[in-house]
Amino acid sequence: MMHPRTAGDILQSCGLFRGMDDRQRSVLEQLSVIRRWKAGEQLFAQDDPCPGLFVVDYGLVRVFRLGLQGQQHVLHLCGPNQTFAEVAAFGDFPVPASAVAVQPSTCLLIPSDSLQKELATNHDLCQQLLGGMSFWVRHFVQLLDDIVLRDATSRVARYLNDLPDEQNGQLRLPAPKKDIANHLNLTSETFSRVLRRLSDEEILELNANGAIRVVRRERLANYGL
Amino acid sequence: MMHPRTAGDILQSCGLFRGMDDRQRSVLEQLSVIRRWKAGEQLFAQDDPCPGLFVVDYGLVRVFRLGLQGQQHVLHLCGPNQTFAEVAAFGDFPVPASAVAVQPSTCLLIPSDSLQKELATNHDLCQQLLGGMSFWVRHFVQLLDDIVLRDATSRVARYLNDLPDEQNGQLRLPAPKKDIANHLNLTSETFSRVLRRLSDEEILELNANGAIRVVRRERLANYGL
DNA sequence: CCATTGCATTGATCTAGATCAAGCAAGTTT
DNA sequence: AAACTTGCTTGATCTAGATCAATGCAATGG
Repeated sequence: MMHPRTAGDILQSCGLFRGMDDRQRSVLEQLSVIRRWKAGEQLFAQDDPCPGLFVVDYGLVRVFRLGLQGQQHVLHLCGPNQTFAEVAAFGDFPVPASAVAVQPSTCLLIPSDSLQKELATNHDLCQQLLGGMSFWVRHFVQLLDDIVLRDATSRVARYLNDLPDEQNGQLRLPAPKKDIANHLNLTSETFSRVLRRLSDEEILELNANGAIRVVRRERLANYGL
Repeated sequence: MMHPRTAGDILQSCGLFRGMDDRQRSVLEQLSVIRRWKAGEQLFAQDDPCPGLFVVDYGLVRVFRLGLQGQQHVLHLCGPNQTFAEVAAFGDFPVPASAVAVQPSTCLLIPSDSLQKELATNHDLCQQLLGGMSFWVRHFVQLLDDIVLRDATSRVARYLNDLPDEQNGQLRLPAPKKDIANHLNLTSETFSRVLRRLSDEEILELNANGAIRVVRRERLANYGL
């Protein structure tokens, strides 16, 4: 797996920094470093001081909370061009979650102190990050009421429906099923059964190798109302 | 109920604006208006354009999401000096929740457009709001893993433990039990039973008129580990 | 190459908490 | 004051989804 992208490329393709002009971005580029992790490696642990703002170049990172008896809850599965840990990075408090690479991954990292120093004077950056924050608030409100107000099937239906489809309804799950299940607050057993049910109802088609095709998009969309 | 507080007083006692200097605050003061609602009145409905940033002067506001079949989930119960709707206000998108006054309430309101205009040039304000955002992200992460990783009793224990006590363990629930129960994703029946159980275990004392006293603070704290 | 380890599927059972159903105590309305 | 309403409690029952258990199937590695 090559890494054809420069720090500038990565920043540009990331929603959080898209709006900034080239000069602004090059400032951030100076501050940033590229880092790599093997599958299973930990990027940081819950309550660590925050290393900085991460942008995924390629790979997949699982961000999760630890419960009282060591259970996990996956807050977010971060793929290419997504950011995480920005809240703790500029707020200068410990990261509220742990992060582990699910696949071999490369991230661009803007260290907390650099970011904060820049933030103190850079109004544009400040406004950009404000937008980034609002994304996370919305993400969590969404996740929260998915879990609180919907049943298992409807949650899965919504999740699948929001997934970008490759071509004529072909879906690629961005992460192992167990992680997706956990993200939706389901066991992998229940997730499996729900997929099966949706397949029985001929809304999905479960193919070999685990590929999924959406056969009846509108019924899927209605399930998630 | 008199209203002895000026807009300036309200802003000053609100965590979100505490850090600003007087001159900064007076700018916001100019932009703001005071509004009143009777018990049961609606401040705004989910998906309305956002009226602005609200700061509660006195009273209590229930902020909630509506589910598919009309169920509600209480995202937040806002008492004096708390803010809400700021995310949508500066981001200029529809409010993601509804708000209804539980008690007769007064709020200071900074209209969305004024706030945005100010935000475009006012770096201090921008940084303050960034901090405010991070509060909400943390609030929801907290709420989320309470609901996902803890059982009913542990959730209630934590909630009670985080409540400020008036004197020697005397607690005042800030809202009707049914609303608190719903906030914690419980039915009021279950909430009632949990309180009863904590009382049987002599961690709490349930007195007449619904007053609660914490008898064994450390056991309560441990319940929420 | 076979052993190991982790993911996924399916079935059988269990349980926390929801739902359904009464009853009670304040308040409000008439 | 009688008739309603609304909140809270308590008991009896039900159920969605968890847990436990068995099996198959890759992928990894010595």
